[in-house]
Amino acid sequence: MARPREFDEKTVLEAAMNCFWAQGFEQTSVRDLAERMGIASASLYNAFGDKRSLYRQAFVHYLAHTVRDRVARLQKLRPLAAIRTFFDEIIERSVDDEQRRGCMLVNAALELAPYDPEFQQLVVEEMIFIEAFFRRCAESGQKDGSIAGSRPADELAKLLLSVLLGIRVLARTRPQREVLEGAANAVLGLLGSGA
Amino acid sequence: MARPREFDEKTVLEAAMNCFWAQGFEQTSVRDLAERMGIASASLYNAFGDKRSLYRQAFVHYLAHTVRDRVARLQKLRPLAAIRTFFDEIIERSVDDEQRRGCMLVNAALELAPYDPEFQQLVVEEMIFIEAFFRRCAESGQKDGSIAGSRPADELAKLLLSVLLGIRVLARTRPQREVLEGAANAVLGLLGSGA
DNA sequence: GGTGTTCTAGATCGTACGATCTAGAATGGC
DNA sequence: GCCATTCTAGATCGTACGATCTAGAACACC
Repeated sequence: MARPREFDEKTVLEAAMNCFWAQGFEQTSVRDLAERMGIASASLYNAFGDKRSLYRQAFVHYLAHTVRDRVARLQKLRPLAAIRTFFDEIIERSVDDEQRRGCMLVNAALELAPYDPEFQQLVVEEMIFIEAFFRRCAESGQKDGSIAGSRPADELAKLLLSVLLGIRVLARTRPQREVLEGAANAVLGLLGSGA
Repeated sequence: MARPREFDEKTVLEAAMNCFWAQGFEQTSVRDLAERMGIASASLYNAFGDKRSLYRQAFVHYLAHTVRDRVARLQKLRPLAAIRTFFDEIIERSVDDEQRRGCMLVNAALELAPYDPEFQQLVVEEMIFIEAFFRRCAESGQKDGSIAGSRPADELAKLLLSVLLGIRVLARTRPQREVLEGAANAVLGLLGSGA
């Protein structure tokens, strides 16, 4: 055929992801991206299309390697422990997040989804995926008695999703552990107190 | 003295607020602002300083006329009713929000606060203000037995703040009433079930 | 080893931005 | 009525943006 790429697509896509994650879509220029990815802008356009398309690919990569991985790993645990660990990991990530990048899903939900139908769909699908995980936890926890049965499981799932998103917003401006853990402890305590 | 202003400062500030609220800081150009405010850009700079300063004034105006007003109005109610009404009003606003503007506090928390110390302080102060309102509700509700005493009031306040922020994020991409009400019903149900 | 294709680096395109300047109109104090 | 001051509209400044183009280097195929 012809001359092969000189860079590894996955490596530079992760560099782009970190760029967009930390700075958002608008605040990241193509020049920033090219520099951080270590390639020329022509190569960037060649390999990933325009800036929006690169963001989409970086975003999908993020979702696959954070949200999906976490859910796959945690759904083997017992219901309450799965939820507890989910929040513990999020809080740990948030406290360690010195760049204040927050969660790229939440960032995309606020910056792009309201104006861009394609990103809206991506974000909604992912939120429904997380909600479904919480619902499965709630259902099996109610079955074995470890989770309060006073509210239907699908309501509890929506509550847990809201708390998760809220913690991610809080963490972006007030990343103190006590704040985030307070919210998580309260919802987990209330969930379990019906046992 | 000299020639007086031809526009009403409050009126044009509200126009600027609506602009920033719907489009965010970066996505709103000074030309957009001048057009929507009905004044020339020179007048804008004259009266409000630069773009960032105008945003700050619009944001402070927003906080005073939404968050502060709501808290002042609702803290006369009984604890659980105050919390319930708070969420009901937020949900109503979110469902009616055809422009998907969401909450300007949450928008600022994600767009500006992570990079701008002045806005971080404004956002943190406002979140602490809301949290304090929820804590007062939780404390007096626990005293009169209407709110579960199984978790400390300050944890419950942090939980309610998280759910509030989470609902605002959800509403920006998935503004269906059932989703938002599910989360609110769950947390209110769990809060009250200890009575 | 020639040929065609795809890569790279860097210059460059048109556009939109935030901010300022110019010129002149409008007003209050005297 | 005059002057100092502050207003208005619109042109314009320099800069940064996303995207593309130009030139040439590097490789696979035959």
